[in-house]
Amino acid sequence: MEQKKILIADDEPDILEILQFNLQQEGYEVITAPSGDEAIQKARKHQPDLIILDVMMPGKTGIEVCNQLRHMPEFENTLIIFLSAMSDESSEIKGLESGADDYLSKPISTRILISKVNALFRRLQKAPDSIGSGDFFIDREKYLVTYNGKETMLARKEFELLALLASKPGKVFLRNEILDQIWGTDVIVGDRTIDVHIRKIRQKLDLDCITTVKGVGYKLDI
Amino acid sequence: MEQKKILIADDEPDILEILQFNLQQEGYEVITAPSGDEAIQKARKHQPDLIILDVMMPGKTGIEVCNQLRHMPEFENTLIIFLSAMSDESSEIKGLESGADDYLSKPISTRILISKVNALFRRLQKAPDSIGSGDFFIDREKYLVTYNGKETMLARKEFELLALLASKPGKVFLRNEILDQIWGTDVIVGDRTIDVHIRKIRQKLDLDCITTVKGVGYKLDI
DNA sequence: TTATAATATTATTAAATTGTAACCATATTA
DNA sequence: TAATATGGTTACAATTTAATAATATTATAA
Repeated sequence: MEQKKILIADDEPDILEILQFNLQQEGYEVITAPSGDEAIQKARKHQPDLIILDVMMPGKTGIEVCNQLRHMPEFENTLIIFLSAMSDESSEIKGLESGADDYLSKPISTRILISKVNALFRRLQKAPDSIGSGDFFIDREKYLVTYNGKETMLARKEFELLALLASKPGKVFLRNEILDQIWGTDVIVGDRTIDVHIRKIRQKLDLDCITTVKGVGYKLDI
Repeated sequence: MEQKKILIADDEPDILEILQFNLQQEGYEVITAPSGDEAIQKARKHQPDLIILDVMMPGKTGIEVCNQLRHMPEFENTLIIFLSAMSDESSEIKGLESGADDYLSKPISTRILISKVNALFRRLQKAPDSIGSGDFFIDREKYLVTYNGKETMLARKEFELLALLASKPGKVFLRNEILDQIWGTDVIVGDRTIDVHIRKIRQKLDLDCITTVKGVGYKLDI
């Protein structure tokens, strides 16, 4: 991975700006979000390597956002840091136990934040890297897939489905998991809907690397 | 790795004792050292998974110890946390940049320390969810069995059955036990069903390590 | 060694699951 | 507005999986 992407969610524009500036200086690509809901949206769109969440935000709190993200397979392993105005002990513990990697109390020294961010990435680098994705690229901005040197446009649902499978190549995604991620828990769609979308993807991409695991789900083999 | 080993180095016996007690409560194995030099000695002797270093110690400071450890290949990847009485910013940055994974300022809440320790280990052991040893691996996430360097996909029932046997290699699973686990208590299947599945697994994997124990059940020898 | 019980093997059938094409309502774009 | 693309449904075909039945083989005790 060339340049690391960091998503920052905070409702205070000043803090967003200061952190953004400093992290960009350090060589990171920075995306910002002013609320918890937008944070989740942008996370799905940009697939950041690290997410910095303010705990106190209007609407969803950072902890709620963290919990929600951790339940999506694509963000299971993403680094998450909390920022909080409260240096309340139980809140910090709650934050860490919701699956975050660190918890910083305001006022925050940007230099310390940067050191911590660097330390987290340093540690992550040492973890075994997952499978190389060969000649398979997904451009989430353009809804464009490149495979075998061929660029293909997919419809939104098709793209999201493929992107989900590609977020963990090799992992088998259960049909339920796919429904939850792409359609959401409250939408109910027919039994054959996933199949039909899978079929369209295979067709459009001339793709032989989506494997069906009967009775379980689908996976992407790259 | 069953029980994680933690080495704590601090010159204040009280702190050593408190931390040792709390981390042991949490299920960790704890080794203590009253000085930097002893910390290095004990680290080499016990090969801990995490080292907690007080910054201010007579003789070698924690930062010196960390630097020294990080230059030894065997501790290149070991988790290191600093404890410090100073909440001095530049000292914290220096600590993190010397290769530590975290930096906590005293007074330290033991509950927060434990949460941080847990968070670090959680991040570290994001290893693939697989069981087995030697050249036999079962990856539940990928629904894949690797044996003799060959990757094989099994049907669901076959996979579940093999995964069950592999969950305790060497243990003999009674036919009843297998039926309960794979088919559930209320489903009734014929007498030969298990055999047939076992056969398919042996066939597909070219596997000679499922042993039949006549009159009892089956086991997996790895 | 033989009788017997238990398991292995094979073929067959039933059931579950997925693939596919055609179709329609709706949203999007020209 | 017409033309087109999307997202979803349905009915049915195709495939795979799971269970059974019938028969062969093996292990074990008498």
